[in-house]
Amino acid sequence: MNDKACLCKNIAPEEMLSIKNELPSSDTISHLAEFFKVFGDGNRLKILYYLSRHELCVADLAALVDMQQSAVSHQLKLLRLNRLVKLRKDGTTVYYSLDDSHVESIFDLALVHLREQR
Amino acid sequence: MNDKACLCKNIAPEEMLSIKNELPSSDTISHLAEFFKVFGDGNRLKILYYLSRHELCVADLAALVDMQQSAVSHQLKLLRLNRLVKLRKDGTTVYYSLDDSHVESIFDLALVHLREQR
DNA sequence: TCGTAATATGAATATGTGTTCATGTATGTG
DNA sequence: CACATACATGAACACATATTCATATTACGA
Repeated sequence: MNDKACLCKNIAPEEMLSIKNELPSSDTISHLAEFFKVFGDGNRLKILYYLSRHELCVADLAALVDMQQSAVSHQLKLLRLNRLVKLRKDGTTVYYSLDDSHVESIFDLALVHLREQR
Repeated sequence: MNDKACLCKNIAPEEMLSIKNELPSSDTISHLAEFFKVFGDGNRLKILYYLSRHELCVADLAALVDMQQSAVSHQLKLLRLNRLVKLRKDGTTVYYSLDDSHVESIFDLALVHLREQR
């Protein structure tokens, strides 16, 4: 915006600027968006749900979510990059589990929103 | 999954089934995913931030977020469909504001996650 | 060491998403 | 009524994303 005041005159120019200046950094905003994007897919939500209930190997996850093993691996990688799940290896099998205590709180809040508004 | 037990033998078949049966309905999961998807875009996050600070008209939002009016309108429609913002008309100008008390709590939780994990 | 099992990875493809551009609609004003 | 203003909408395009398929990697056992 080119520093001109509010077009609608329902907000004081100084307030307009102060609001603009308090916008979180573009880095913070990108991180936030990336974080939420991870939750924006049903299959990933199912994976997170199952892992919130029990540590599971890739094959079992694939069976539960009804996806191919490869697809599950791809999604688990994304979840790992976002530090939402962690892994433990035992021989050739890899066990995944949740690596974030906030996941369930975030789910709960979202569910409250959905319940109240629909 | 075709009702066969866990492939990895680290989880009892009955537990496997009970976990599977307690998966939220596919409707709930779709709604959740759609909801989070809305937050998965930086421009929408900025719009939500600004609206959390002040009721604003479309033109001012466009100036603040540095988007074209048309793009802002499209995003506002999406936010409206997800009941995150509401509008108030006054002549030809349309004022938008937040329509959800949970938005800021969800932001806060996500920020906590980011702060702890990076 | 050879083969097998479990998982990971890369390329390709299909589908989804955000923006732009052009235009439509509604409201106010001379 | 003609015109301007503020916003909404539809189609098209560019780009991102999820899945699939084929193959690589890693660890184990005979």
